[in-house]
Amino acid sequence: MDIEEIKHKITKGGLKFTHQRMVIYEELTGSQNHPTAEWVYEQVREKNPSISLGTVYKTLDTFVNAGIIQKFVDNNGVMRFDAILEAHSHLYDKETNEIRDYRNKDLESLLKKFFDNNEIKDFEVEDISVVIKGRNK
Amino acid sequence: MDIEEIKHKITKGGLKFTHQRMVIYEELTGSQNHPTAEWVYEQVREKNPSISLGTVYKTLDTFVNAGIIQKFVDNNGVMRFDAILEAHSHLYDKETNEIRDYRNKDLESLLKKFFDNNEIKDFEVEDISVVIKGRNK
DNA sequence: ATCAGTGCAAATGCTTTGCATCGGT
DNA sequence: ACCGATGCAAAGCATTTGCACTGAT
Repeated sequence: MDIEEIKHKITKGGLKFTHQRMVIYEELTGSQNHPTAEWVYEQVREKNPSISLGTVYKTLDTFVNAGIIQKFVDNNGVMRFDAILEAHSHLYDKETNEIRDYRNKDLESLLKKFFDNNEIKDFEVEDISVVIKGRNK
Repeated sequence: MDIEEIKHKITKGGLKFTHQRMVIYEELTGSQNHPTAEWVYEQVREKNPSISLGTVYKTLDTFVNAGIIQKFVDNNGVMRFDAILEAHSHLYDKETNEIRDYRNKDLESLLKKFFDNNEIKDFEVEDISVVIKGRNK
C-alpha cells in the first residue's frame, strides 16, 4: 500500500493526516500478527524514535472509532489490533498465546444463515465471530 | 446445591475445603451473571466480611486450574467467571457491557459437525465458542 | 490562526505477588 | 505438626488521562 492510499484511508474519515498516523497504519497493514499496542510502539519507534506510547494508544483508539481498524481482547486481557475489517475467526494457542486468523467462507455463510434464521429475542446482532481455543501442532 | 455437594466438588480435585472456598463457589453457582472478581468479592463479604480481595482472586484461579469453573475475558479486558462448564456462546451488549448466555443445540451441533469435517492444518481444536456482539433491544 | 494531535508523566484499574499468620488435614 | 490457604499491602502491567506544546489545515 502506498502513501497516497494510506493518506486516503485516514483522511476520508475526517482525520488529520500526520506522520505518526501514517507509520502506525503502515505497521498494522504490514504485519500478519495481531499486534499489541506495545508491539506497534516498538516497530514504529524505529521509523520515528520520538513517538510516544500514549500517542500509539490514542491513535489506535482513533482508528477503531473511525472504523479503519478493529480491536479485540486476547485471553490475557490485552488489546489486539487488526487492519482486516471483514469478519473472521481466530485460533488461540493456549500454550504460546499466539493468535492466528481462521477464514473459511463455508463457516461464515453457515453462521450468517443460522443467525438470519434464528433471531435472538431482545438482541440485535451486529457482529459474529468464532473463538477457537486449542494448540498448534 | 447443599454444603456436602459443594464440599465434594471442591475436595475431589485435592483442594482443602475452607469457608472462603465454600462461599465463593456458592456465589458462583447462585448467580446467573458472569461475575467479575470484584463482584464476587462484594457478595462474599456479606457472608464473610474478613475475606480479602486477594483471596478471591487466588481462589477463583485455583478453581479454574482445578477445572471446577471457567474463566474468560470480556471486551474491556476484565476477567469473568462462570460455573457452567459446557461450551456455550455469549451475547455482548456493546453499550451496557452486559453478557448473556446464548445456548442453542442446533448451533452447537452445527459447529461441531463443521469442525469435525474441516480439520484445521497444524491446529488441534479443544474448545469452540461464538462471540456475538450487538445490543439489547 | 485555529484546533486537533502529540509527548510526557502521572494516575487508574485490574490482577498478581510476597510474606507473615492461620487453620484443615 | 505440617503445609497449603488466607489477609494484607505493595508491586506490576496495560491502559487512560491531563495538560502544555506542536503542527496540519
